[in-house]
Amino acid sequence: MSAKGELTRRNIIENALQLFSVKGYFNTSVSDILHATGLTKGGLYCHFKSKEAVWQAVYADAVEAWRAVVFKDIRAVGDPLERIERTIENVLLKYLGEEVFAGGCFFVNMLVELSGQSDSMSRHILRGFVGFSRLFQSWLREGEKAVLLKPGLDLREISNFIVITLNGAATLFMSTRDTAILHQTNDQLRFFVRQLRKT
Amino acid sequence: MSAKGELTRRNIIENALQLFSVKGYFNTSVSDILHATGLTKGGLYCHFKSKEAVWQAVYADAVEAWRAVVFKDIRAVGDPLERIERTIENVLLKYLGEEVFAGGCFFVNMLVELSGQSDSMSRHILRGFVGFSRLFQSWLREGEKAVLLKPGLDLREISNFIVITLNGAATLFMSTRDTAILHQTNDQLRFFVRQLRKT
DNA sequence: CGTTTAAAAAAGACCGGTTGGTATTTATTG
DNA sequence: CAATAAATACCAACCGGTCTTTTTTAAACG
Repeated sequence: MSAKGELTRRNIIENALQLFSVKGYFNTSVSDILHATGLTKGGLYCHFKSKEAVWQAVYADAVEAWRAVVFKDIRAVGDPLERIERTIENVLLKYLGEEVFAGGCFFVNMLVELSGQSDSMSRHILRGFVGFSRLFQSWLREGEKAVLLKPGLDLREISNFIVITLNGAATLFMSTRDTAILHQTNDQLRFFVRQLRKT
Repeated sequence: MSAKGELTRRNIIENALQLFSVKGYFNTSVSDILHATGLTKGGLYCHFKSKEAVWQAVYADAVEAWRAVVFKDIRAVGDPLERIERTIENVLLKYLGEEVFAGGCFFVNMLVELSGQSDSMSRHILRGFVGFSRLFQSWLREGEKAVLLKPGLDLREISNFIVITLNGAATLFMSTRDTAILHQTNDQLRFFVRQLRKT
């Protein structure tokens, strides 16, 4: 693959990412992508064998972009509960608030649209959410081992609850464009997390 | 409008509701609706002037179905905080858990899909969510006046948080089909609401 | 009760435009 | 000078929607 080839491939992925994010998968046509990239059919299908193949590449790229924002300076945070707080804040105020993707959260949007439509695609996304919840869970377990937490907490339930709330905030923020939603959710979740700490 | 006419109108609305709910608005074609109802083009367009007109009727119908489930025996509950708890439980365990609509929550699905696509349609849905949050708010104010609540609570923020969490649960339940999500969210929210009460 | 009749309902052919995708040809690249 | 990249023309299928024709309905009338 030549340097130029790699360049147009990136061009396709970046434009398709924004389009899928804003318009959704089904309502984004291949023609839309062609128009956005300035390519023609032959040019695009030279790099991807189908529209879904474009989506797969876009998804992988979106994961990278998400990770870079959400886990920025996170590993250095020693206290696991504070690490969780900071991650939540990154999701709400940086990832969603600064509109890393134009149409809100690419993953939530795609999960909603593709659930029940494409098992392979929606399972793909779902794995990401499950992994995110598991990460919180592992951090909570870390806190439990260090005797930072109240005893008898259901760590899986707590992790799921955080992910669920973040998903809900993404949905409502996308449609309202009201950043107050993000700050309110952040406040509530911070309170929720701090309450897990042994007094 | 004859009795038979009213019947097919209902037939169209009920089938389109399921289709929109499962496949989304854009990915449901008029042909899909025709196939589900057993009608032909002429038959359908005799009752609705466009696909969007079908959606409008479907939306109104979905609101009625939602209300009937979520507010069942609710007005009789005297304590406003318990009323909130019961409503949350109805949303999670009855409305979502018993799959009133096949594809999860019709409103969340449509809000995600139509945000940024159709201002009129998404605004329509958003009004519903804002109204739901306002209802919680009015119940909280009722509790505040009866001196049931801790002082200094941000009632708007709390109401929004509940709606956000319900939205998030709807999204994750739809894609996982795991009812544990609903029970976990219900437990967490019940805990959250009880904590608002003056000790 | 059966017949008439106008309106409502439904059928079905048709429309231009678009869909995702392919095959062939031309241009560009290293 | 290969190999890659891109353009172009083309495909059948489908999109939402319109139009005309046929069928069905339900009320009016004798």
